[in-house]
Amino acid sequence: MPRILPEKPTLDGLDEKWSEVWERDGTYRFDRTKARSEIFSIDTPPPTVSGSLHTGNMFGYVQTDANARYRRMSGWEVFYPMGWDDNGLPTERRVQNYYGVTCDPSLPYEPGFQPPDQAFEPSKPISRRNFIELCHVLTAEDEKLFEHAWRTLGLSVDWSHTYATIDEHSQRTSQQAFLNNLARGEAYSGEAPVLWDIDFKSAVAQAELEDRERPGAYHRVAFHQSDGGRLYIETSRPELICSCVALVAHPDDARYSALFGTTVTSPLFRVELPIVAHELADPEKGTGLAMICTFGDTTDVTWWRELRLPTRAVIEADGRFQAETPDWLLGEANVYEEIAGLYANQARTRMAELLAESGDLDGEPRPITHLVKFYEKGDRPLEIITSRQWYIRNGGRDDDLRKQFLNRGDELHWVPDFMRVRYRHWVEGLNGDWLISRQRFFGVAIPVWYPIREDGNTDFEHPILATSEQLPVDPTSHVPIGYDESQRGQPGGFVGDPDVMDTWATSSLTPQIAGHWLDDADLWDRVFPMDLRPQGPEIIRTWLFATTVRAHFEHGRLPWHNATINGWILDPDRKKMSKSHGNVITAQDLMDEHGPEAVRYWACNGRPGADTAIDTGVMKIGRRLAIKILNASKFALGFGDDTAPGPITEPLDLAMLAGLTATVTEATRAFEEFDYARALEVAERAFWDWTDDYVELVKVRAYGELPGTSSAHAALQLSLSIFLRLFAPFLPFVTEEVWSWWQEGSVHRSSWPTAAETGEPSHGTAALEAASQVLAEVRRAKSEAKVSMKAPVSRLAVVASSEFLANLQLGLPDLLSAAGAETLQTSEGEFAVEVKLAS
RNA sequence: GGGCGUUUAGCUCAGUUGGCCAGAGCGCUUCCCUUACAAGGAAGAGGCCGGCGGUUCGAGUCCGUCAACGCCCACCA
Repeated sequence: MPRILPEKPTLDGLDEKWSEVWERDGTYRFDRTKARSEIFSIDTPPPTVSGSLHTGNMFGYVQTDANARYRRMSGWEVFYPMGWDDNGLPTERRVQNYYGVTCDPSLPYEPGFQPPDQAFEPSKPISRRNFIELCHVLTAEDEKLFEHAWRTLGLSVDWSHTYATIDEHSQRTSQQAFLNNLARGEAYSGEAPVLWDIDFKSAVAQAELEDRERPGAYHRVAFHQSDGGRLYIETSRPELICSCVALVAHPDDARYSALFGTTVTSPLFRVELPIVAHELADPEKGTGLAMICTFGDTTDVTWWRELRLPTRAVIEADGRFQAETPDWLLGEANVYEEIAGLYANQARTRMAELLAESGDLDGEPRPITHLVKFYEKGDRPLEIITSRQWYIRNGGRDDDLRKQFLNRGDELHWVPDFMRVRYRHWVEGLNGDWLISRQRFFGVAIPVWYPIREDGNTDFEHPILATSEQLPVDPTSHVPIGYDESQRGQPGGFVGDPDVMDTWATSSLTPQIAGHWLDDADLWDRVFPMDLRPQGPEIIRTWLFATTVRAHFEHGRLPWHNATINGWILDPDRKKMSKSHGNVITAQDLMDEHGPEAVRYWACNGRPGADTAIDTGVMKIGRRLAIKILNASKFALGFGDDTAPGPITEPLDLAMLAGLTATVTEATRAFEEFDYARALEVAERAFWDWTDDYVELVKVRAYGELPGTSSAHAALQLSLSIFLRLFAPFLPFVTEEVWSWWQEGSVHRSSWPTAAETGEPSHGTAALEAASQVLAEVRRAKSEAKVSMKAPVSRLAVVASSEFLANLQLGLPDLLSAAGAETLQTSEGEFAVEVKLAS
């Protein structure tokens, strides 16, 4: 093949040029005729599509791509699909802001509704169906942008295998898996107190919680005994006194033990309340006596459940105190009216005032800072509200099942290994089953209906299940078999479950979705269980664990063999990047400024699992490396069109190749352990040594001015070929560009270099090392004399061991030519180099 | 309150089973327009390897302890 070397090689435009070629040639297309034993399958994280690609997101994907490219080159057929996680709240919120709309399920569908060019101001309520249509429109646009960004970055994804967690196939998979869970008793519904976001008006799961520090205040409040005595409690939520069902103290607390079984009345409301004992009551906290409300926090739920207390809920789904005075407060009118309709924080202020007026508040509220539970995407503290929800068992209330999931975590190969601890701690700390239902719109529907009894009440205990043939199904618009639409909502008819599933309930099935578990058994058998799950550390508790749960139930095994967990991305000041800090740098910004290969280089310099700061300095080094590859390649290939290079015979050439053998062995070993960073490091170090020393030493010979020219040409070509392949996983564009100058096909489908290519390793590297060491001394002398590196040397003398001198002789002509010396004087002794410069 | 991780040159980081007289790049200083590369090259100056205490012939590497930073978890009345 004729070589076409550019006059002035450049990185500009390589990303566009080669991503088009790769798409055209199907370079990364998965060959599904391969056997399972030849396939390496990757359960790629489907990123949340949200407008712009977060740098932290991109970081892990590049690392995975390097691993994927290595596997592909070392002979595996890589199954590397890509998904988009587009269902769920992030999309709904983005649609609300982007178009200025809100979803009001009570509105009728408006056919032909067009998304506005500018967001409505104020926001426009639209029907559920219109809202969902907008979600589809916007996610489709976002997904195009994301695909473009990934292609620019050079991910070797097979773009013919993509999915979205809201597409029909994903919905069908998700609903079928749910129905299977239900049939086996792994999913169930029930009415219980749940953590509730009052803005999204939806239940949230334990995995979606985060604690935030909030200012609060302890109010010391008096409850009244029948003999006129007062018992004080301290509470940060005095507004919940109206929902109080008991006071509680520790069973061993001598201050209160005599009072167990007696009653008090609440301040203002004068509701009679028992004093009960429970070991969760902490004598150290406050007065040692606490009020139990339904529900102020999760401890209240525990007390309520274990002590079988009544339910006196007052906060509604929108976070306001209910408008009607609750019946247990009737008879003490007026007080409740003061807080009816208020939000919790408003009611708190009002209650404090009222308690102060009545004399039930002892002293001023004492300001504190405490941790409050929030939905991770929410803005206001969670409330606890009783409602009917769907759950999947996860071991949170079943020790035997918990143990099974702990064992699954132990089975998995974690990279880095310490990440397994996070999984273990999460599973050990679960305190309830996985709540999967959400009172939202843009998600996979829960595929059940409920019969309505003749008395008009809904029978939640006997759901009507969708059949497999009906899937995907939307119970709010589709009709169960045996019914017709006219029976919807009628006595004797049915009603569809209005809820959707949590996004994790679907994204926990990415192996099943990408591998087409339901509709392509042939593919499924070739890719499952997946070989690799790469992901971020923050979603071990959600995505990784949930996926383990689903595969354990459905297939009785782990969904993958290996999990690689990438580190956090910190901003240049080593702070975690987040929108609230306003320090987010998008991946596109970085690629525009530094080029995709520089960004890739930086990402691959981050060790597996190590937190890494954004460092444009490292990106600049990556860019310099890419340019160096171009220029060095131009030199190495600039000697005619040797299609069949001659034998490599010269000692220096053989020594260089022996060194490369060690490099290849080390890089391969590192990649086998998913340590892309180590592989890059060893390749890079070898490459710079090669350009600085070996190439300088053989330059004159390569030009044909010394014997052994064809050996030099052959060695340059072979070593260049190996370097290109070593760098291909990291710098896919520049390596492909150079490969195209002189090779057929793609470097990314060439084979990973092996020690066998560099011949017998017995030559050793000593000849090259000796020559390099002396050359370094010559350079030092010239540098200190402040003369050009080309300045001639009038006398070059080396004192060294006989072994060293013998090795030096092997590369003598090359050394003299590179040093600019005529002859070499040698003698045995302590190592020393004498360099005299001419004139 | 518990757990995990990190702490090595001004900066970003390597340092694999203990042998180092401690490495790289950036930055800094000096020099070199050299026919692969001036968006380059050569050389140089920078560190009691977070503190303290152990084990050992020998510790950046192992053990204990403390501190700072980051993350995760916790029943936050």
